[in-house]
Amino acid sequence: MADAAKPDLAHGHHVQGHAAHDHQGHDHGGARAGGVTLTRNQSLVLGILEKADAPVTAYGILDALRPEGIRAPLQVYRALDKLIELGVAHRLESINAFVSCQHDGCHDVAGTVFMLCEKCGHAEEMADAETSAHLGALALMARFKPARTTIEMRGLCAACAGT
Amino acid sequence: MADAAKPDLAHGHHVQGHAAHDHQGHDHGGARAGGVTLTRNQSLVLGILEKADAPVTAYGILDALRPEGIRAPLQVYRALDKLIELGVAHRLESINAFVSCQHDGCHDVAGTVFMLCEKCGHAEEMADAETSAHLGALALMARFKPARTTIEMRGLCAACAGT
DNA sequence: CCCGTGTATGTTATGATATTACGCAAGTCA
DNA sequence: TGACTTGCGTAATATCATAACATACACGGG
Ligand SMILES: [Zn+2]
Ligand SMILES: [Zn+2]
Ligand SMILES: [Zn+2]
Ligand SMILES: [Zn+2]
Repeated sequence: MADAAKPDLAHGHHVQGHAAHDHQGHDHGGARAGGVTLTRNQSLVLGILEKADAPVTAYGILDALRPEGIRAPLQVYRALDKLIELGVAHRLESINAFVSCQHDGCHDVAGTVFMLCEKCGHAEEMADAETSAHLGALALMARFKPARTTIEMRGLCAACAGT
Repeated sequence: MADAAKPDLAHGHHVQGHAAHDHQGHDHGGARAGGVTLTRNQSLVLGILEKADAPVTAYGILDALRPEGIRAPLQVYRALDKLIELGVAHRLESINAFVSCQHDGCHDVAGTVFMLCEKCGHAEEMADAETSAHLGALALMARFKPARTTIEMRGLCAACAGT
């Protein structure tokens, strides 16, 4: 109880939802506005990612959300799966961590390039249509049908490289 | 004893070794020929990767090498680290697995693209200088100094897509 | 020859990341 | 109503990776 009117944390997240299946279970009263309204868990997880200034691991998210009642890894992983499917979060394969999308929701995920600083932990997300096109051509030549593409560069960011 | 002349397993792996530090500990009698001669563990691990037709996990390697006396994950991970450093093996970040290099040892690792079939498990390695150049330009614009670059596409290979 | 240094090894224990299996609750729709 | 879908909660387990410590061998200088 005390769920319909609880102004302290206001999980009012909603996204544009290119995968708009519409019905998505009980929504705990979030304000739906054209896009998909996130559930409480999804909104909590996205909130952590958005206010972090670096990628966060699933267990990092879990620890951050224990005060909110999140207790098991699965609750985090399930929310992450959904957020990634919606394009509002990304998984960084090379460091087993997650970030919120820095753009307006990545729908063409194939051209998303991440630059991960190994010193300060900063993750910069960029879209590069040309790289995307080249990889697409490469796949076409190999008759490969790509579903998900990961491009991650690890090194030093501008600040840490001192340039 | 019986170390200098032991023809039964003949771990005669040797690579071109762009990181030629020369002296690299006791080599169990491998035939060094200009490049770096691998140690027994390194040679065993590389052997598993080379004869596999798909990426292998570290624990898969471990299981495969138990008959040869390998017992602990660390023995495998250490060998893998060295093989990757030498450019004769690669780590596939998105599936936590390893493959032997399909080229003649990747020295410019930045342009290596992997196409991973999610149905049959096949991993195809390609070098794409153009993609590499684009990513390099992108990094330059962002003043980012890349150390390692991962490019992995997951989807369906030509055979599995039925094209 | 002895010894310091670098590299590889072997073993145990632990940490970090991710999934399976089960049951339940709530909304949608015929 | 009843089948179906989606999400939630919990416990247990699976999978992936590293820390810490001790030992062994090659090399080269003193
Ligand atoms: Zn994005
Ligand atoms: Zn940095
Ligand atoms: Zn290669
Ligand atoms: Zn296939």
